[in-house]
Amino acid sequence: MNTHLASSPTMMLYNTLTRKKEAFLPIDANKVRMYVCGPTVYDFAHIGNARPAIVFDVLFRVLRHIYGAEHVIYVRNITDVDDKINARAVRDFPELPLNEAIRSVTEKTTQQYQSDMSALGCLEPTHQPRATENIGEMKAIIQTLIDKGHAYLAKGGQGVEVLFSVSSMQDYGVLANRNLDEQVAGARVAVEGHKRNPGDFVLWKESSETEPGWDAEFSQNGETTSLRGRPGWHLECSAMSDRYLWAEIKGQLSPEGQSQPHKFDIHGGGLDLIFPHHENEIAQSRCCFETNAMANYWMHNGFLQVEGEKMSKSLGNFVTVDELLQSEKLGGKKWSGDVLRLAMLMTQYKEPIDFSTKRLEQAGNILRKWRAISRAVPDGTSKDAMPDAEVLKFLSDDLNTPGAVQRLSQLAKNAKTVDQKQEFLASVELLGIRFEAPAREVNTASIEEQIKKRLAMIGDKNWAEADKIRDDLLAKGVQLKDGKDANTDERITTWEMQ
RNA sequence: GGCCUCGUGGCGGAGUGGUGACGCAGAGGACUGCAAAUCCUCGCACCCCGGUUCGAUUCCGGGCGAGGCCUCCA
Repeated sequence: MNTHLASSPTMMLYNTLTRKKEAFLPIDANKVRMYVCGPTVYDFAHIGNARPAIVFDVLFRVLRHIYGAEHVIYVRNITDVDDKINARAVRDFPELPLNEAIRSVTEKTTQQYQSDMSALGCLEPTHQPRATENIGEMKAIIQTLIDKGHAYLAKGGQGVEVLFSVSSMQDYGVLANRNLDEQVAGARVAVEGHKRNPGDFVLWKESSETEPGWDAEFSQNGETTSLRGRPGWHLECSAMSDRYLWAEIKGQLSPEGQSQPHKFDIHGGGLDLIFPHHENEIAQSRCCFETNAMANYWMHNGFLQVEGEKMSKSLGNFVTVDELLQSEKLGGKKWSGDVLRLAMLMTQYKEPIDFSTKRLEQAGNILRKWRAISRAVPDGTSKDAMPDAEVLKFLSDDLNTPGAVQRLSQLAKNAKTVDQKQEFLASVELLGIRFEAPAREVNTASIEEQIKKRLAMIGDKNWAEADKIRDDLLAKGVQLKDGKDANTDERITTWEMQ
């Protein structure tokens, strides 16, 4: 089974739904199920977008450690139908037919996202479903909602829409802790005549001939309407979470799991998704499947800020993951994915992070020291070592990654034996950080030869020439270190890649 | 206006009702031909005002300040 459930501390998670830190109890320990809102693939991901991917990757890793890798299902969707995507397709591929243009945009962006996330050390989620491949499920949910009186067809300004009726749900607004009356009083909700309630949101929207769409039919009061159109954003997550976290795995759940209401364990995403996105997902799923909850635990990560403000595309204050890794735009150098990852994990996921180059440098310095440990271990890996109990305890406490980082620094400092070093490495791996050999090709023999030459020059006290060799090697990224043999007092020179 | 977070040294930040972590940066020292790396030493912080207490940074109340959501947004 390879689970460490018995030896692990109780996982505590802050639940937005109850606004309390709670002990995590999965519905079925045999199949722990989590869903995280993924990207809308119309543009490069910026480093703020990377935060949930990293944060929930750590959660995924910790859960896999506790429950066993094969007992955790992680779903992260890809939103590949959206009006922003359409706009981008028209802008970037004006010569292509719209459908092809859209596919070009979404494929390119999806690939970029996958390679960015993998550079940041994120494991692939168990499933990464695309909205466009789940239209059937969405249509079925819509029809069910209409049948149950939670949705209705109405003619809006741009065609017929199927809308969710928020007033049909007695406790709409529990997640965001707001009630309908207050919201309307806020008066910032656009008043649209065809809506029964200003808070009603779109489930399906008719497409014009020039817009992408799928054929659909919905019947209301015995009357069937053909409605070529596209789904509303919130609907995708209800459809895909249901498909991959319930419908398709129901048979694999233990009897206790199957007898549970139609829901899953953890739903995550950015803070800004609480309202309206997650609130509306909850409304759709609960009303469609008639359950008391869509997911038991709702987790939301805080934002990356730049000079005290949220990093966002609309403010223009963003840096893409790709730029960070590939360009020298930040602080005049390229940064590794591990550095960004650690820079993120130095702050607890709910807190805002003020992003800066200084922060990246700090993470880089820590990483350099940690890497030295992996070099001191045969083949540089943790082998089958178990992670440190304290690190696991911090991570189990609502993903206290800064606590874990501090503990790791202590461990790094005190790790003397190979066993201790491997334990350290196993602990670091829980954060998703692994130390791999530099990708750069190095000619070891040539370096050894240079070192030999230099030692000879030092023997002749030819300091200038000796230092030149050292500097030349450094320019190639090879750092020399002089030491002394404890017994013979002879100079020993070692090297490592920077 | 409503709702939700948060406020610890130059920076990142852990944690606690009472010998004030840890890391990064910095200073000094050891080592070294000089570096790098490593090791040792140092800094002595908890937004403000009340309250509870023998004692609060930690508990309670009130301020002030910062950020987020209420509209697409990780």
